[in-house]
Amino acid sequence: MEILQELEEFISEFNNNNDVDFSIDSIRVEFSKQHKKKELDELGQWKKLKKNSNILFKLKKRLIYDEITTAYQLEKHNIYYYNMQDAPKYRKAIMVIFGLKQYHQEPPPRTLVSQVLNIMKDVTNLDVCLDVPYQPRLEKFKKRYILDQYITPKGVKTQTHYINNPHIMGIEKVTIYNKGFKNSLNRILWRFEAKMLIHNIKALALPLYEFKQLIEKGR
DNA sequence: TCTCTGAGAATCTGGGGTGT
DNA sequence: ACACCCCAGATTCTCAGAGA
Repeated sequence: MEILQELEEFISEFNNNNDVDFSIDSIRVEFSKQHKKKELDELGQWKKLKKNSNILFKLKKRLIYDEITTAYQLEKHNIYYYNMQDAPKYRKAIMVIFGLKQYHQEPPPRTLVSQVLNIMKDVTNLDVCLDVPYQPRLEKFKKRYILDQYITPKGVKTQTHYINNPHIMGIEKVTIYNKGFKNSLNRILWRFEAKMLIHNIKALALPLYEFKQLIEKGR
């Protein structure tokens, strides 16, 4: 069975049984480019991002742990991969597919996402999100977790907050932000986003129930 | 036997530096 | 400003070994 379908079915089954509406927003895969580059090239044109492009800057902001060198974008889609500086140099890369769940613009085409994942044959981590029509009570989260407010490089305090260590196996961090404001949607919409690690794609397990419990603490 | 992965070598490339 | 060169950075080639 193909990977994207498998992930979606796993989540939708949980949704049906627990009366929620979790979605996948981003997918990341660490892979060896060496024997996959050729297949990836068949999907379309990968454009190298200029050293000072702001997309590259945004990508770098998202990933602190490994130093990123060059990044490539597939046509006009929110599908990128970038080379890591690990030894052996430039062999390993990270594929990032994002913006799969959004309202202000079209997500990357599903068939294309599916094709990319079939080449990857693996998923390293996922951003699973839930959008809610109310403003979460951040002060309630502050009682249980360490909540970090995101401050832009220019020093502007934003409405985005991180729970960096939510003490849930498989969840690295949770981001809470005002989606309605960020995408000028003209309605109250806040997003919870959990970065979930996948240890073994063949024995898929996601801490969705634990994530749901966390979200309910902020009502 | 076939497919996939890893390491080293060979080759290519883009952007910074230099000269006009 | 522009053309040219250089070379570290990046990619591709090739072969060998592991696993199914």
